[in-house]
Amino acid sequence: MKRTLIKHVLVSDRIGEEVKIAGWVRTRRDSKGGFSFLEINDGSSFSGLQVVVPGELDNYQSDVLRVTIGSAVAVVGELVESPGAGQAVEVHATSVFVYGYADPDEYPLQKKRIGFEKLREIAHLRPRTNTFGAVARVRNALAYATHKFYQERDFLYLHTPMITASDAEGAGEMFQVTTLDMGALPRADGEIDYTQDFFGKPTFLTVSGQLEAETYALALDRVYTFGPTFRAENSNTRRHLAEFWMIEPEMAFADLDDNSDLAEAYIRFLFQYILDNCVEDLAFFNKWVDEGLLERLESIAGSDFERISYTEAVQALQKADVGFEYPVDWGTDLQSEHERYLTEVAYGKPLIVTDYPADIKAFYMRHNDDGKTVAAMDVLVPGVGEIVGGSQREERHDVLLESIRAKGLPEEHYWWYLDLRRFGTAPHAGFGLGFGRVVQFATGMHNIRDAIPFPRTPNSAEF
RNA sequence: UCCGGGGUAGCUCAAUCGGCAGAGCAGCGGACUGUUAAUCCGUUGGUUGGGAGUUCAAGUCUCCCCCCCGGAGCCA
Repeated sequence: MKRTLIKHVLVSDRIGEEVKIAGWVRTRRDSKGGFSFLEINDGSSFSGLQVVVPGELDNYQSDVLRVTIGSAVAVVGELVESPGAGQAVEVHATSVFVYGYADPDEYPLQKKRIGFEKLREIAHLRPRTNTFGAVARVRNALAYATHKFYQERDFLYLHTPMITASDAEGAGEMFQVTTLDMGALPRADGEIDYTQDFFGKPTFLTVSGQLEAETYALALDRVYTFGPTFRAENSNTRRHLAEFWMIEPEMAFADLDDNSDLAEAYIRFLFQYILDNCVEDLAFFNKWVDEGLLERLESIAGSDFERISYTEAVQALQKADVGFEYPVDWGTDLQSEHERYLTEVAYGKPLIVTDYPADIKAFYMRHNDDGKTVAAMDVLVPGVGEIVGGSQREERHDVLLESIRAKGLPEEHYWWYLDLRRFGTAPHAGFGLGFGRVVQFATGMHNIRDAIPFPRTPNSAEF
């Protein structure tokens, strides 16, 4: 008999019909009156299915009464309306097959709530909990919505390399990739001889696919990347991972306003999508994890983002009657506390801050006519802070070259990037969005380590 | 990396001034029951993160180390 996912059973009108389901047991409750209740979840939906197992089954004593939380079972039975209060339908089993038991002395999950920190130590089992099942489904929905959003707008999904010899930002610690024997590094003139390394030169895990994405945007007009990126920073916060997924759209013939429009439309689309498609999971998060979640998601999906310039932001902060730990001066970067004040207190909604001082931003950002600022934009959201960083790119060859030199970057690494400005250059713009931070915001999960299946952080690469 | 808070039973936590290491849940045994975080009775379960020191006596005080969490920096 063909198996049906529980999510489909729950919304079917197959009362009175025979169904087959399979999944993992959440609880078993026995009635000495001669039968047992099994709560079964297969991950297809937040809700599981209650199965009533009659004591008359051949393997009731031998198998069913041995079933405990975590066991994997298949059940065949009749779908009926449930007389109980907790569910609309249930299955009256005519057979129960146990694929695998889970020794309750050893199995670490229980009905009782377990702390997220403990669950990180058993990341291979935590998807079987309500919370992490829901996180996985919402994360999946956000990934699907991402592709849907860009595909519907004629963006081309681009695969950029994970191993790279260039440093996109000109800053930030990178993981080195090498096949050299670390215990016996080849040397030439006292330096490590990278001509003997796999690629013949030092290579690293990418921190961004942006520079490569620009090459395709300047040929195919609109592209986006969606893949893993890596930072070897010793960051120990609830918002940082050493390995995280990033989405980077890049558009040709576009300026900073087009960029802001895209970022706003994308973020609102994401949240509207999960509000429409993850109702049960979001209701769970709203009740148990973050009480204002639904209201916040609806508010962001439904309201226009505020847009201010960096200069205006600095003025607003200087006027604010708040004792900041860090002073606010034009020319220094906004601190976390400043960003939080702007998006959470001053405006109370997502905020796009544009036109930052050139000195504190990356070399590839387009210089404004004022000679001091660049066409950069950050999107700030309440609770998470900076969720998007982007810019219009410098398309003028001489200005870009000057910028590379001014930042002291190795010019020779950027020959192909500069070529884009020598041959058929065109204005273009794009941004990067940290996918984990979106999942964090969308679920209300406090720590980004709980928004990705297997988090990589300093000192932690288990599983 | 810096600052702060932590690490005690499988899990969540308590332990007063340094004085016999405890509870709830889970597990196990039993009772009861269309149950649904079931309930009731009983019961098993400890290298108090690791090491050194002070003391008659250390979960508790001192030092070193490891790990976790929060905030900051860096950033997405």
